[in-house]
Amino acid sequence: MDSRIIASPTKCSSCPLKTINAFRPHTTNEENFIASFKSGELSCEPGMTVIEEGAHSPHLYTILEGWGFRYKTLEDGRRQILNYVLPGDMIGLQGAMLEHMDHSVDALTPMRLCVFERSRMFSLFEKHPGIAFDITWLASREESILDEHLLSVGRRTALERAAYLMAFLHHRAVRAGIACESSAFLPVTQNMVADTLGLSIVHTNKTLKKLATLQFIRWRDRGCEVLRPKALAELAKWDPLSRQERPYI
Amino acid sequence: MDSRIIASPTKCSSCPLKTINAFRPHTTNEENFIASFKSGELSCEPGMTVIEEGAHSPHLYTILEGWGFRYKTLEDGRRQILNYVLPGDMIGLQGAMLEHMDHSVDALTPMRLCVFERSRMFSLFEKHPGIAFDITWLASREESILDEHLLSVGRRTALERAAYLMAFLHHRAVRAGIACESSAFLPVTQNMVADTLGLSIVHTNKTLKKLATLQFIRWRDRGCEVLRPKALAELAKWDPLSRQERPYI
DNA sequence: CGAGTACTTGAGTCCGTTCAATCCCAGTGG
DNA sequence: CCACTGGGATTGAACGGACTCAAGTACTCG
Repeated sequence: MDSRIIASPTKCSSCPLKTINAFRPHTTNEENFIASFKSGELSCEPGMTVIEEGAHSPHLYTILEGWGFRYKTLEDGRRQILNYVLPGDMIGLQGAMLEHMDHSVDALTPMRLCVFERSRMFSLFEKHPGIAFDITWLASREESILDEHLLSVGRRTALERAAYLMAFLHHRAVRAGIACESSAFLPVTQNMVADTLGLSIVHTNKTLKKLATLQFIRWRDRGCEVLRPKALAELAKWDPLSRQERPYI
Repeated sequence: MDSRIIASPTKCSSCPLKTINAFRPHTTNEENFIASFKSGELSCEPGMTVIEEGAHSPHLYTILEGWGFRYKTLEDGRRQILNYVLPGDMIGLQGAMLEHMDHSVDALTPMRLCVFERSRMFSLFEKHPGIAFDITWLASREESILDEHLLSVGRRTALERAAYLMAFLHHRAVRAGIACESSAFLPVTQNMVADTLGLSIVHTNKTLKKLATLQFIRWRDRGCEVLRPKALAELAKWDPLSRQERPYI
């Protein structure tokens, strides 16, 4: 149940993210640089904390495989899940730019992560403006997602919020190449859904039951099967994110 | 009540932000580049929309003077305020990186903005990695703030939320050089506070009244006077942001 | 002086909470 | 093989925080 550095990491030339067509391919030049920037790989088991709030980790990561989530907690244990992380996402950027992490990241499923050295960030900006631009792109996209979540938690009803979350996660899973357009299995517990939506577990359960009665989702095997993503998005009054190709590092 | 391009903009050498000591000074080299990157100035009256959701503006801006706020709305008019913008903040970055803006920005007080051309962003990354790094720093900081807002709206009680917001805005005003440590005047209406906290106006009013009874704030002249910022932060269980010097563009 | 906006306040309702059981299932150990 | 354990899901009941509705005050501005 511990994380471990993988002895023989994948070569960038056979990076699993290369095969996902939502990602913009790297040029040879870019790939070579990223290969030199990569310092290793990390594997995590479900439930493990990859990054801890307050830490000033020397690393940042790109998800190669698996699901995780970012969250913050108050002193008394109240927890808010901020976003989910999927293959292609970068985590730990805040720790690299600011003084320390303001949130934690836990693994939801077994994960594999690509490790980079925070200390080399500035030289990346100097030597590869294109990749630096991509990192800023990713940061802007994260901000855009947080904006929508905030709108959701602040102004949508419980049912709309739940519908939004399921449609959102479906969309992200499709774009990360781990689900198909018509359905998806999301490895989340109702407890996590509650902590994402800002609701209690009890009311989350009752709300999800309504979505299940509508046949929009089905709950099984400790997770959520999304059956009608479009209907969910419509119910939530949510426009899915852009489908343009996105960069990854 | 209209925006207008200012005919004779301030020279960067006498930028009002230079005198605020929370900001890291530019080198001569940086200042010269920014001066060439700056394409003009814009002035806005209160209530004016500076940037509109969905737009793909050719500009991005740095606030030189005044308050504004970022927000999103649902089709039926429900509004969520995402964050406030103060001198030194950059707005429109999303429009520059992604396809279009996912939120709007309105002026709260008279504002003066420094205008940059979106089309020159990439060359900025190529020619001035240090400034590119600063832009990414600003984006990370915005993300960090949104994380805290999300925690607030999702998991804090109404009273904690209100206390957090007032402490947060006080902190930001101090850091932007427009308020002192012991108190501040915030030019926000209760309607805006409600739309920031995800509460109704009525309940926001009753909650603010409690903070006023505690003598933590006082409401007057269409705004909030923060009297005891530390007590507010403590009530909200909030650790103020870093006090390290921050960059600006 | 009328109109508009912001703020206040009370009353009643409802959405979402807490408390408290219960069920189901997977894993563990005797 | 089965009792025991623990996490997740489910349900009912009662409470309460936050909502809506509805008035009323205070102030600014034309």
